[in-house]
Amino acid sequence: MSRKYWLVKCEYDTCSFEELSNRPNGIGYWRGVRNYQARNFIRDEMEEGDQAFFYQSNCKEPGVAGVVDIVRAGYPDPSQFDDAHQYYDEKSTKDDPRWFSLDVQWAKAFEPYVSLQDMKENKRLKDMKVVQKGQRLSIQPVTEKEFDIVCKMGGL
DNA sequence: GCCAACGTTGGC
DNA sequence: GCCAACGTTGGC
Repeated sequence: MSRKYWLVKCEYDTCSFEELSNRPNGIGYWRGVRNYQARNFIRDEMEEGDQAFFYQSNCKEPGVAGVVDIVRAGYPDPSQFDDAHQYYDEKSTKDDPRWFSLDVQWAKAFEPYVSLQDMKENKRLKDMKVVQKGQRLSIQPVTEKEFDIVCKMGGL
């Protein structure tokens, strides 16, 4: 079992990388992923010990701010059972949960920040999912090679 | 704020 | 099971 690599997206306004670093132990919880492809990655493939890029979307300069460790993955997303929650799913049951969550821990910040534009301009990253047009998936697998390249761009 | 790309829903 | 309509994502 070798370590896997991911890219996890978050809207900048909801959870910036800086905000994550200020939390107790730098731990953040992913809730509300309601896409089946992303769900399958979280439930079936993501494991404790994997690493991920923390990608910020919906902001002036979208891109990767740094690296997080996956500290827990593939457990049922609590928000689906809470009928007061915006992510409540009435069709999901505790015996057969439909949606899953992951927890991440702040690991290392990039310096410099690696913007989407930077990644698009790097020919060696042309097959990376996040640079493809129309790619909206919030949880994406990243190859080891892509992980190394982007880490170098981010000064690690 | 616009709009292209994509996923989901639901009628048939 | 097709596909049009609709909703959402997310870069620009």
